[in-house]
Amino acid sequence: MTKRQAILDAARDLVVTEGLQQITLPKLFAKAGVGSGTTYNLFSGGLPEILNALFSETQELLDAEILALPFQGKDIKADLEILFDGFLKFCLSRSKDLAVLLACGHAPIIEEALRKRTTSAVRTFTALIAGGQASGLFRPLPPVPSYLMITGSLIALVQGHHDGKYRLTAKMKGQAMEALWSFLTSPALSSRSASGR
Amino acid sequence: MTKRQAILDAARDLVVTEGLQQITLPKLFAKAGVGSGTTYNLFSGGLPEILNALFSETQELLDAEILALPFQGKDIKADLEILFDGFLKFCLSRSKDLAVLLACGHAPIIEEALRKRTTSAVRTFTALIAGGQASGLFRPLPPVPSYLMITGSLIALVQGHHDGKYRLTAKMKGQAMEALWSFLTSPALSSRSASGR
Amino acid sequence: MTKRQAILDAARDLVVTEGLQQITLPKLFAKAGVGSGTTYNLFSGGLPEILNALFSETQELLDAEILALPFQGKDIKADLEILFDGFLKFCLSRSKDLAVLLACGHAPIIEEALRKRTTSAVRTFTALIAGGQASGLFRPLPPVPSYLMITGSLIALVQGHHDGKYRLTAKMKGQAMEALWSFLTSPALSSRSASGR
Amino acid sequence: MTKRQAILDAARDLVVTEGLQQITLPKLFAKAGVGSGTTYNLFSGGLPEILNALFSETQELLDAEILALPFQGKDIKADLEILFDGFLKFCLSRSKDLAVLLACGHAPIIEEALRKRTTSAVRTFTALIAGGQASGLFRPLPPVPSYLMITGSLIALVQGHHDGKYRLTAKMKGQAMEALWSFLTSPALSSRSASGR
DNA sequence: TATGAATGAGAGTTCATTCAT
DNA sequence: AATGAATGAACTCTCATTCAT
Repeated sequence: MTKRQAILDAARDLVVTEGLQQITLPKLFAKAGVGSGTTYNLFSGGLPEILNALFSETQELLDAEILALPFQGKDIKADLEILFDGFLKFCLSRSKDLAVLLACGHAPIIEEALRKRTTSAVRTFTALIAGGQASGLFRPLPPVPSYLMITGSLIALVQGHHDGKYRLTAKMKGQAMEALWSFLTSPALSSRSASGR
Repeated sequence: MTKRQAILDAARDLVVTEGLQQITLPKLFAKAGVGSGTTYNLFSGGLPEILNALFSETQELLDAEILALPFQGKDIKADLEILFDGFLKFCLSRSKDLAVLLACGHAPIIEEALRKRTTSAVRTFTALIAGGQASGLFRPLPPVPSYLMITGSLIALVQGHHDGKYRLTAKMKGQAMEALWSFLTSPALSSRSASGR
Repeated sequence: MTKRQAILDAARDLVVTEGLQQITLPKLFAKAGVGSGTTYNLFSGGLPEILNALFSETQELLDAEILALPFQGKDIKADLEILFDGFLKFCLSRSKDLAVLLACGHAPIIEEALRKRTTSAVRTFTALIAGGQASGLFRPLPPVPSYLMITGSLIALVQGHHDGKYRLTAKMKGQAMEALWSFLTSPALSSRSASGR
Repeated sequence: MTKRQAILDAARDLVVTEGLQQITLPKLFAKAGVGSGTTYNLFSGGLPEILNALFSETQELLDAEILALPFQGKDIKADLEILFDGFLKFCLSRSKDLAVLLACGHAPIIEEALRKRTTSAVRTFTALIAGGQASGLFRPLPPVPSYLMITGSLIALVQGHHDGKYRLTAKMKGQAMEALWSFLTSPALSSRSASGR
């Protein structure tokens, strides 16, 4: 493993175990097994650069996972379920990475451009929603708030699971998916869709 | 204004403007117009105690606002709309307080017992949801994940607004409310309710 | 008890329990049950003035005890034994006061004039020794080093007792007195005196 | 010279010039010509660790000097004179080190185990005294109080000199040695020994 | 007279950062 | 490329001291 990766891994662990606030370079050096000088050779910007690199890398990880999902492009509901499922899978299997995304997502130490950039994952989400609206299937709540509310609720769902408030079972996941589908679809069609299944 | 309040106000401002990470006592003294020693007379635990007090105070503010809402206790949908509306009003009108709740809600500097305590606001939310399920009106997604997803999506909605991604209009609010209602209600009834309006 | 005395008593206790270095005014206020303002009303010079007053008071205590001893003025040996005995009694019965004298005796916080002043106790000691030398009974080691060595050894004797290195019994005291008598008397006479008993 | 030694030297100077109480790290940094961080790299325990190290080092210095004395092992009086002489020489030539030993010997900042440990110097002293008693030459005052009284008086002798109360001449030294010899020897033998010279 | 809230100077300590090795 | 000893700025915290009550 490269020193660079050792540093990023240590940073990720520290974000998870100690929180963004408590990270200091000495802790990082110790955890990464790397000298302080080396760190500055690799990340001349110090801690901010390290955390930005970590955040960016993690964003890309999520992006890659969302892009790799086997969307069909025909049935919106099926595609949405694939997306929700993929997103949940990422959140559940890569809890450290999720913690990084959440901790850094509103932290001033991360450059705003990075925090607010429109990733492929975001595009995928909003495109699907926009598609649903274009076909008249979805209620006309604009795509961006729609996307934010959906992901906000999914993340909250996972956090409750991670916080030990409940176990996120397959059944609960199914119910949540259905609820979100109802959230998205326009009322009239929603009943049709429900009856049509 | 008491010194104590001046310190908490300054802390709130700093959480908003600089973020939890960047708060230091010197900044706090300067902003509060208070000597360093005074801070320790009032908050012997230093910064952690100040932030815990701020968080607790803010929790209670939200609590009071939710408790003061004019629930009817008859029509669940009406009560939920009162609740959603009250929650959104708090989030929008007291954006600093919301920022405090969000920033501190997952920060290790805040005692876990405080962060995870079940406030009246939480109880109100979950009681309403549980009531809807008991009457068979709501889908059987358990109250806790249900509550978390709802509030997660509402907060995300407000954050999008604060981040300047869109303007949260009354119309958008109405649409979001409808969507969340659909999220909650069981599919068959949902269509009935919708048609009944 | 007056506030002034409460402060001095607390200071004495702190010298004993914490050592001169660790005394701070907050500790003193707490132990004396006195407000900080009161302390400055009584001792405008702060801690130094308090400690100087304590040291001076303690010196005077020893002085009074030494002055009150029932010297006969005839038999030097008898008088010396009274003196040694009185000094040891003071050291043993008033261990806190002894601790104060020892701790402050070389501390720069005590004014040099006070630390080095010639007290009645000193005068009594040196006068006795000078008398012994004048009569040819004592060896010609000058009175001041003689006095310092004698008291140095007596204090060391008591400290060993207080430190738990041994129990200072009456017998040990008698042996030490005899040894110090031999220390003082000129060799030839010493043997005579010993045989003359 | 190493940074570590520079710090210890500065600490020694400060003990002498300002007294144990007045030492602060800023003074130490300035005098040692060392950055504040360096101090904590070398002595992570801060001032207490520095002073403990200084005290320990100084104890060892005295120990080494006492151990190096050319004892014959035959004539107790000769050996004692070598010891007294060596001890006085140390006290006089290394007055800073003596000041450190005296200042730290009863200071709570120094770990008790260190202050009270039985050094080679102590063992040498008590062994000589015990030897004298075993041969019946010395009076039966136990070795520990005997040792404490002897060293107590020697230190007092030197302190009087350092305090400017008198000049410790060779003659005075000789007289003090004789007096201490009388202090130690049992009365009958003392006269013999004295006449036998 | 007695108080203790308020103060800011200054102590101890940690940190990000540099640079000779 | 990798290191960690050295640094001093900046932080947390405590203290002596004041002064309105």
